[in-house]
Amino acid sequence: MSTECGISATMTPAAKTPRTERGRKTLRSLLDAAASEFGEKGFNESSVVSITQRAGVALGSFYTYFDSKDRLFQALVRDMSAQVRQTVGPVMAAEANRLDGERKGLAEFLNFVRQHKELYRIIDEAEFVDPPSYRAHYENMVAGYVASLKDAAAKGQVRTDVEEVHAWAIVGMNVFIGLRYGVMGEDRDATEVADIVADFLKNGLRC
Amino acid sequence: MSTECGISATMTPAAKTPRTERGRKTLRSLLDAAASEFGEKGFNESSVVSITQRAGVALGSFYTYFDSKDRLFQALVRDMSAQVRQTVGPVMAAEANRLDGERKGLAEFLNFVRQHKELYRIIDEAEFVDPPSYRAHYENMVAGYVASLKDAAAKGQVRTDVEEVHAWAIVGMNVFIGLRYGVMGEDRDATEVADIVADFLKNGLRC
DNA sequence: ATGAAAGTTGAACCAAGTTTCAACTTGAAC
DNA sequence: GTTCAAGTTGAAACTTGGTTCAACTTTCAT
Repeated sequence: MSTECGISATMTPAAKTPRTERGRKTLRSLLDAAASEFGEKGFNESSVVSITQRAGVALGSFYTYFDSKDRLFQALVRDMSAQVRQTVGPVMAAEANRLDGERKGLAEFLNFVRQHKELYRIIDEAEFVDPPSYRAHYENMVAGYVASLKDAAAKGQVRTDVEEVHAWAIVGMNVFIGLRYGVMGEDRDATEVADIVADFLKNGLRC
Repeated sequence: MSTECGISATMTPAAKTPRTERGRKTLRSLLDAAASEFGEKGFNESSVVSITQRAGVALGSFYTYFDSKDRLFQALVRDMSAQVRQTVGPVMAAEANRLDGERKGLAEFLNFVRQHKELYRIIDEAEFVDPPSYRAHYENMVAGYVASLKDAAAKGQVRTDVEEVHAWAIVGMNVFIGLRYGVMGEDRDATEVADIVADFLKNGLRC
């Protein structure tokens, strides 16, 4: 799997690659403007005209880089999905203990979300605009969890019967914690929240 | 709080109440057709024309009952949100032990989702089409959890430090379990999944 | 029966926004 | 300093689909 950063690095380019520096700048402006616009208004309410205006670029230029509004959205989803993985992944992996990794990872994720409030709206809306990318986003995440949990189980750090069901549960947990304490409000300290969740994850509800 | 079943029972009617039996039938057809259409295609791709066709009703009749496509969607979200609560709530409440309630409730929820695949797309899209209803849907759910968890804590059934953070985590867990094992695929037995999750919820990841 | 209120109908109107295109710039290679 | 590919421009063509409306039908209380 390609884990490159840049704009393309995916099977179907979605965006036409620019050949010069000037072109690269324009494409970047377009993507940034799109992230804000889609994040604020959602897909329908966002217009190509408005996006090009934000980007300070002529309407026609848009079609130099994207075949359609849909394709732009697609490019954006893949971009953000990769960004999350690249930000949180390393932080988690740095811890020797899986449970510590979870705690540190969630704290990092919360901070990321707070700096990128548009993330949720864009990923969520992909369910309609680009279903394959939507599924892929979560399935990739879950696959990663299953692997690392099995690994931790082998090391005796967590229960031995962990499986896919647990992974989906944990991902759901993190997503909703991010929604509430990242997007909806920042009324709680990120590390404090991460501590509570990590403890809950370890010990469950039992008294 | 009004917990009536019917079509209205909410502050802003969203749908104009019909005065005759004939009218009630038409409104019902419209709502059912809309649920399928929105569930299959999402809000943008759905058209009022197509919905009225499914419902076997003339285009103009639509505007007898709804002021706009948005209002129809709003009515639908509230309708489905209430349906979930009325289906799962009683099942959970029937159990004496909170953890058993959780297990039974999740199983029931999974079955509901399997019979109403459109639920997720409609609720999720409310984030864009009708944000207040979206927030309300989850905040109501969480508020319910906080109350019943505190209650269970008082009875010594769960840890005493439960709070909002735990409630959001649990709701997220359930939502994602429903997404994967209700909507995406039915490749696992609903009760089996509910058992695994309930056990996880009780004991956490610890060995 | 009869008249008024409720409900139905679909062609036509209209706004919004996506996409196309042919003329125009830019900048770097030779 | 010429050339040419890459990039830019925005007016206009084109689509789509939500909403309106005035004529028509059904229902039901009196």
